Amino acid sequence: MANKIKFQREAVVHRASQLFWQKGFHATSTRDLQLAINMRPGSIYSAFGSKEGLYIEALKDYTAQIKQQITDCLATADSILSGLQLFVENVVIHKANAPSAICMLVKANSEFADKDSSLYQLSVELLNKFENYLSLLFQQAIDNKELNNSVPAQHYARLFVVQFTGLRGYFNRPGVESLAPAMIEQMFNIIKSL
Amino acid sequence: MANKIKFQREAVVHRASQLFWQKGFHATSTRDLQLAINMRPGSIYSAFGSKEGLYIEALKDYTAQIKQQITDCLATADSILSGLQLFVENVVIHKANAPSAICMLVKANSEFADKDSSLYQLSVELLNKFENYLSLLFQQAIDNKELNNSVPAQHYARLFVVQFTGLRGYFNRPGVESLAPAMIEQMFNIIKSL
DNA sequence: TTTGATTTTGAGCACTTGCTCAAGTTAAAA
DNA sequence: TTTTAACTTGAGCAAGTGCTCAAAATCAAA
Repeated sequence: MANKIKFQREAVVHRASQLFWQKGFHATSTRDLQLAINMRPGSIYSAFGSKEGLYIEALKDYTAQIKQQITDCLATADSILSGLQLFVENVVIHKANAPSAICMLVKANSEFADKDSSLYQLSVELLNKFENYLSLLFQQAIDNKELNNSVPAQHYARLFVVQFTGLRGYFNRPGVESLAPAMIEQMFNIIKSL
Repeated sequence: MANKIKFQREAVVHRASQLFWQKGFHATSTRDLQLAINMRPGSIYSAFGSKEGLYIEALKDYTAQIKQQITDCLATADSILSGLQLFVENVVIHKANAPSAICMLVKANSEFADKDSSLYQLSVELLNKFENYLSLLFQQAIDNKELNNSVPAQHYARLFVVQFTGLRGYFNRPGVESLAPAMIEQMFNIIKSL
């Protein structure tokens, strides 16, 4: 052994994640990153290999954060559906200090045009995992009789993802903030009436 | 007078639009553009001023194309709603040779993080115009008794935009193509049951 | 046929990009 | 205290970026 690593990997990945989320992969330069995470090129490249390597960790970190956020909401609420609604409200309404109104996974999936690129494929993989995780939650909601079982949990999860993505995209514009509560209410009414 | 302009402005803007739509603004280099539109830098910059200037024309051209596509669908169909559904089917299902599954306006709106940038503001302006155009169509649908008038046309337009954006985002992944018809059907059932 | 305003060309500039690597710094182990 | 493997630093490289401009090409009018 010899010298110890000085930077806190988790904190660094998180700060990189915030910047990538805000600006996207292509519009974020390595100079921007150096400034944001306070590391010199040599350290960055020895720790992460490449800009892409750092982005991969950042995107995975983002996904883990979202899941944690949902878990927290579910712990607060007294049903799966009200927990999910709390989560959507948190994300869509109280997004003031988030780097972007739009989900970083969705941004990634839309930014990487080349379907053979590993970053596009990673975005797909993480989106699918997220949808599968939602399916588990909706299965619980069905089991709890919060939702009727005429439709498989997977369908609920798909509908949730579509609505959620659409909503977040819609609120990435100025002047529509006041519509959010009613539109979220509508989103959950649609889910419940499936 | 003297020499005439040799390139066809409309065709050039269209080809630029396809490339920008596919790769996004930041990931499209001026060299890529030169190749795609077969013009030398001097001609491009004398005609469009800057990469941004060309992008602005490309995005406006894209918007005009979409409206034309809707108009065509409406002419084919025997109701506003079936025309809109035909349009959504065309866009979501038969997207094989489109540069991206995702609407270029939505991509633009998500790519430009700086809310002061003129490209972000242009994306917002065009999205709002598109929604207003849809409101007119939904007002006609209400007048035709295709939809009940318990809800203003604007609400239908908003719901349409959210669903449409969500759906297109969802189908920007491999392996879900077969779900499209049922999910589009579902989208219009949701709208009709509002 | 000549003229001359206009368009097209492409070499190349100033700057930014992702990234490297030799030199310097650090701290656990000997 | 000395050694030494590991980490950090930052000047700077090669390639790519958006863009300019002097020269060449073009073609309607004289």
